[in-house]
Amino acid sequence: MSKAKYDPAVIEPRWQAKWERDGLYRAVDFDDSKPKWYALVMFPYTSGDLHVGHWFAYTGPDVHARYRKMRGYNVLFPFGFDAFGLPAENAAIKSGGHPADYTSANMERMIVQLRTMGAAFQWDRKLATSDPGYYRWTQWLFLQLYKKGLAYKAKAPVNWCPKDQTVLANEQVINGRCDRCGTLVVKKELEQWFFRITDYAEELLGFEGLDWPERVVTMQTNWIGRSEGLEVDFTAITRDGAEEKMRIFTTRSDTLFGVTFMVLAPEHPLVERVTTDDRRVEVDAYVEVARNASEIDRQSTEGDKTGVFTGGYAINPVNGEKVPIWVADYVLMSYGTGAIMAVPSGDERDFAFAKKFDLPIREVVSPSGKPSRELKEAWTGDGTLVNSGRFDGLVAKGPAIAEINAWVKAQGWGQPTVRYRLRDWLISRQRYWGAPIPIVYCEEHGEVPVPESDLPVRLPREVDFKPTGASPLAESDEFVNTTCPVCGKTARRETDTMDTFVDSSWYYLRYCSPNITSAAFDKDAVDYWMPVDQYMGGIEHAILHLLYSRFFVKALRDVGLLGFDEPFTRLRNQGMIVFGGAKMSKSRGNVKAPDEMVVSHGADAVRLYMLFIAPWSEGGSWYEEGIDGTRRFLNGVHFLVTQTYPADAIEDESHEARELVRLTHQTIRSCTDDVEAFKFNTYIAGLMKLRNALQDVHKSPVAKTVAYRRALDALVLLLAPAAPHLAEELWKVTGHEYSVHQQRWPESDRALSAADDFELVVQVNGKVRDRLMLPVGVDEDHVRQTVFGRPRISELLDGKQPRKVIYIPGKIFSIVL
RNA sequence: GCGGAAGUGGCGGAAUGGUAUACGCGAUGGUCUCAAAAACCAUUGCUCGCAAGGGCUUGUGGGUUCGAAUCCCACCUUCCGCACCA
Repeated sequence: MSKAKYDPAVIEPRWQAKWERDGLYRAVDFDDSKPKWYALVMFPYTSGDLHVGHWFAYTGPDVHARYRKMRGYNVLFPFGFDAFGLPAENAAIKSGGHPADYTSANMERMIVQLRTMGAAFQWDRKLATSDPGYYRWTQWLFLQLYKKGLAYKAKAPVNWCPKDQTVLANEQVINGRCDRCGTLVVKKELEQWFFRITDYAEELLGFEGLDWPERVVTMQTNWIGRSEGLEVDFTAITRDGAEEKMRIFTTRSDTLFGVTFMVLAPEHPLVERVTTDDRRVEVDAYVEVARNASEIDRQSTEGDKTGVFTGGYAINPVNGEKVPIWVADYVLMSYGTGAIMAVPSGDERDFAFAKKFDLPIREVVSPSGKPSRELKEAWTGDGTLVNSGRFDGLVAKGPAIAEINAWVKAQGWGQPTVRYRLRDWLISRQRYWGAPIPIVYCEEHGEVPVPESDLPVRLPREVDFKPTGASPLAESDEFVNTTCPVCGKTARRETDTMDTFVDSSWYYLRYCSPNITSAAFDKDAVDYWMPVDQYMGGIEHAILHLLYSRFFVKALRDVGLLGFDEPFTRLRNQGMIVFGGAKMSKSRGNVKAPDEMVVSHGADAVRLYMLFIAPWSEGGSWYEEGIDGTRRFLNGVHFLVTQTYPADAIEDESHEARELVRLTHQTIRSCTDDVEAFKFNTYIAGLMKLRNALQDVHKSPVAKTVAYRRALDALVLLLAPAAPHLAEELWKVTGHEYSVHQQRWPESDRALSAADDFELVVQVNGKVRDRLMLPVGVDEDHVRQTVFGRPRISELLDGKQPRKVIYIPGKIFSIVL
């Protein structure tokens, strides 16, 4: 047996090379002898190299995937790079290089890092979204959506980031600022490409059968923002006396009789037609200010409402009343119909507006059932209808809404409807580093899709890619000038590129058959591997990437390419590692790289430390010193296995030996539960505890027993997912067959992990006063006698009779005086 | 403002109704050494006490219970999400 010192610098590269040669981690397509397990980590952007945050994110999943393999699964655990897009392009511009060179250099560096980490990623399946062999199929998928009517071009008010010089999707605007650079976003009216995600709004609300964090489900549900209500047509009277429909949406149709004014969004087309001459100047000025204000400016007016009277009026169909029409920016053109009925008595915003501009307020829902004398605030709670004609006395909300909706519908004034906050996904970008949108414009035939046989539409390399606001590709004559696929005459290419999130919406499908050149993915491989059994990544993708991917799967299903509804069955989010109280980022300069620690302590020690530093799902703060602890632990395991492993062990039934067997099985159980539950920190703590117990007895006779040898074997097997190199080395040193990673995960035996005796805690008036050892299964009478016979207890009782006695077998004996 | 999560030693954290502080870091003392580092051994929540032993302690204040970090109520703090969505 080797007596060599533990030297990770020697054993780690050696085993990594062997595993690679043997294809140890290769996933076998269509292996029906085992259950399949598709484990997926969110692939990284190529905007820098990996820091400890990445390692923290990936180490847990790596352990989990290795554990699944030991549990007998055929595991797919691929890796790739989200190489296109703003993050990489901006980083490249900053470094002065070409995005293509910059990203490929980063990818190479990251692969080296991940290899030294000993990750079980399957490199034969690696992909990069900027590879023409990949984006060819991104373009192809775009064309499938286009043919199905799910991709379209339209002029619409869009979010524009002045710093990144491109449009952004709604989902990429956070509090009115650009998701990437934090710059205030402005609205522009532009012709852009969209995906019709709103067609799937209802279906995207269904999460049945998905094991996802509640948080993420809530966030997506809120983002989609379903609300049921009633569309009602009021009659607006235009300034030249004509009547025109003014459609509004309300979720509180039971308050229709409380309407005292109407409000239009500043962008609403009707504003122009209802504004009277004497109000013209003021209204135009207000609309102009609102149009130019950024989202954040408009939001900052919250609580202090602004608006102007148009001079026009509308007629409420339910009671024939004529009410004034106002313009105010608290009504958004992007939601509902851009026009509202205002009921100040039942809506806080309308109430504030009415108070400010001295508009009438009429109560229609009374909590007491009788009209109230004075209204100090809007009442949004339950109550009974008043001042509502024939509907007086109905219970507000549910019952009244049902009655009034039916009546309004019967009268032909409107109909019940469902509205969503979700907008269509804006996918075109005026940037260089992305997949070109495969569309050609011909003077005669207009918008023409590029024939599939002509894909990919290649991204030219020699282009001035600095952002200017116009698409950089428009500057390249070679790119722009082409011929019409229909008539062959000269035509121009679309010069916008696709949002990075399009690339990442289908990469998990590509992993199933990453090298296929005849299709985006092999149908059989996708049928075998999909859906992803476990998806792991950061919470920052709760809406964007996850919602888009769900949409993609549903859309491709309807195109006929997929036979399932959801991409990711189980989702787990890791927490964040912060340093100096802030998220690690290059711009803050607080990025910690793991590479030096690998050199000084070995990859296994770093891996263990990543698992041990904080609960995986919570994250925590970075501190460097703890790495010594995991290295000491590995040194200790190496010492015990190489120096004290009893090759010729003896059977022994001593108490000490039985205790060791018990601890071994308890550890197997707790480690199994912890890995299953992504509680990697307590998994490592459990291994340390077992090592400590072995350390305590390694010089005693127990160290010669079968129990001791089995404990060491179990320790090595349980350690294998976390410290793969050392475990492999020790597995070999102890004479076992290669590879430890192909062994079965140990099983815990309940009978063996059960103890012979237990410590009973005796409480008197809730305080611990005594402890005693008792055999398991002892009967209660015996326990009573023993406890009351203890000198400490009788002293405390002092002859008094206990008022109450509670005995929880195996745990506690509680005496109340 | 609304919604959610969290608050435990000097530090990272464990324990989800039954021995609070597992596991690790750090610290203190010791062994080894000319010395230091490493390694190993011991101690380590606070506090009173020579000791035996006692008291206190999971953000704060109340409650339920034989028993509460854990359940309930109110409040404080931090983080996250949403934020005029009609």
